[in-house]
Amino acid sequence: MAVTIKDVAREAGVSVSTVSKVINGHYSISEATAARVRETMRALSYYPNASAQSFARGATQRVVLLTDLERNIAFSNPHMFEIIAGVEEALRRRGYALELRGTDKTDAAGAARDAIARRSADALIVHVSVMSHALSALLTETHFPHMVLGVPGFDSQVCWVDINHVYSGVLAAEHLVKRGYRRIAFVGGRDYDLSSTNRLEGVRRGLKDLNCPLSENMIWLGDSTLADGARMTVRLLEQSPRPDAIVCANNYLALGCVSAIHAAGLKIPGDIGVITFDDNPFSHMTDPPLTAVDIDVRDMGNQAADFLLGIIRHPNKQVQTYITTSNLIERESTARPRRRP
Amino acid sequence: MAVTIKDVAREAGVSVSTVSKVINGHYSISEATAARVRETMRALSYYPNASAQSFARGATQRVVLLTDLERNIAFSNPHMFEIIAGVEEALRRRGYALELRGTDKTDAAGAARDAIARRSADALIVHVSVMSHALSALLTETHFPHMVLGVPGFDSQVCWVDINHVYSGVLAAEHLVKRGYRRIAFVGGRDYDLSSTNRLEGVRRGLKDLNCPLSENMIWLGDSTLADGARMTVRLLEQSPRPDAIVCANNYLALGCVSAIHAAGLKIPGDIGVITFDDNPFSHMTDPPLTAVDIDVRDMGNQAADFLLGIIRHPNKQVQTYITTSNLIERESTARPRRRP
DNA sequence: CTGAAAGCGCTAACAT
DNA sequence: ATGTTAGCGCTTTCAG
Repeated sequence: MAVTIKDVAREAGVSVSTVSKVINGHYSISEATAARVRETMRALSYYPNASAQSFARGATQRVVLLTDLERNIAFSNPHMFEIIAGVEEALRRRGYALELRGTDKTDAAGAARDAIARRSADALIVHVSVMSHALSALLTETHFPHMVLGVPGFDSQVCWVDINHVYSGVLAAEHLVKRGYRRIAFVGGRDYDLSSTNRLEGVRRGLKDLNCPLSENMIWLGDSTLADGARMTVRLLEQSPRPDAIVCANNYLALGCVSAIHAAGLKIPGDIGVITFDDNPFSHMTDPPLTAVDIDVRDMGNQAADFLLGIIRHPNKQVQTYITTSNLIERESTARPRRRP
Repeated sequence: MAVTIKDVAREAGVSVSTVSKVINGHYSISEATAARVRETMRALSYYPNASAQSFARGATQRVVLLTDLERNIAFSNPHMFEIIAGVEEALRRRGYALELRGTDKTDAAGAARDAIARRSADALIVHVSVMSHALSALLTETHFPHMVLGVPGFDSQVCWVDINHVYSGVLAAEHLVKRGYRRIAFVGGRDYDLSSTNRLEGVRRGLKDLNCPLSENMIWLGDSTLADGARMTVRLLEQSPRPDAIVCANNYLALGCVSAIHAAGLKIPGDIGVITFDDNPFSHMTDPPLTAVDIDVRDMGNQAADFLLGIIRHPNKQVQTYITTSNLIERESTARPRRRP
């Protein structure tokens, strides 16, 4: 058998409760005995049994994260994993562990109910991709500590964190105008792609506030693929006057956009500026490297975890919240405005 | 307080051990009482306390996965997360949970020792990125059930699974030759990029076996970026005779390669064929879509988990193993061989 | 500041 | 086929 708290107690000549208090840093133990006990623990290579601690404490020091882990998800949505990595990082820093649990939208509520009822975690993190009315109801009714990653697409009382894509769009607009671009165009995803839609909304709003409104014929929406990005860019370049800058809703579109511009024999940023969102996966690999409004998703994960730990400690503080941490990474693709005619 | 096994026992008019046996599907319980107990559990909304079960059983039904979760890892290495998703999937199917724990190479051995000593998991999965001699020694000395994802870069007795990149290279070579390509070139990553190096080795071997050896001046290595992919392709196209097919070690290189071919005014696959590895993230988004030797990393995760569960059950069966599941996804980029002169 | 002792909820020998 | 019961290793009152 492994060495237990009893062995340590006997060896150190104290009671098990004293050892326990030393383990948990209880104030009432004198430094002298604490030191002796610690020494004994080291000498015996004692490590508290995690299951026994969870059981006795009635707390697991663990949070379960529910999300869609369907095939190819890591390639289609690396964002989500970067958030998860951020969550894990912040959790670990405070002594909590992260359990990853894949589910689909229909099973998520059941999985959550199970985790709550069985007390397999002290809190739940739910990715919007598996959020449902049933799950929302469960979380609010049980008052179980939770955090939803992304805003639920429906009315709900759950706690959530999200990225302010609209604000990111504003940042992009402001940057372009500041650099002297005036005839700005937008190449985006379909209207069900909320990040694209919100980014467009932000660009629109930002430009309007700077008295440089985005004209509707400068907006093209399509699939988020290289091919569609190129196709839409070709259309834009045919217009006259031609746009002097293009905002691409994501990296895929941006890549198609850049290649179409090159194919047309135009120079970036001399003839036309290009800006995109997310500094991944290849905004920095193109020629020239692209200016990007970066979304710090890792930070979003950190924040989500920190909020959650706060809720665990103060269960009444159920806050609904919204965070944003986009910031501009300026590169060559918007470095020089075209000279005005 | 929540409802416990005692409540169920009392309500169903049986002993707690009977309820326990029903929970665990013990054979000795008659179907009649089992049904009655199950009914009572449902009526009382009883769910066994997970911590208590872990504690009493002395098993957690959980495995800890140790890996590097540094910033931007999800973007730079989506592969790893796809494997993790595969691991989780297989684990969950057998009633096991996955705990994700980030660490760096120097801390990994400590984290592992901690998990083992505290019994916070029944097994350990370690990603090669954090593998060290110390960790290797720990795993072999403790005989703790484990599985390393990827082959350790040094001599070691640990269990590991990996992808057969060499075989993938052979597949690529065979496909190209079958399609009539003869002057085959390779565009790869630096020599420390093991997947690229192994793929090259496979291509070399495959071509040799088909009496169509890869000539050394047809091999270019560089950074795995669009820019370097394009640069190396330009060099290849300058050679005479020009290659009639190019094998790209990864998607980034392939994308640069494709754009360089287009820029040179050549047609794919008419003038030159292109094949790459991994069907992600954009081999299918290019024009034309690329033939790819796909590495089923999700499946690798599945296998790793299944092996591990086998080891948990039969701790003496410590097998070292190697798996491969690459298969060809044929698309337009290798559809038509250039006519021989 | 330290110790005694009562659980935490469940499992698994063992007895019947 | 079912019940009795002794733990599992730790935390946490409560006494002293």
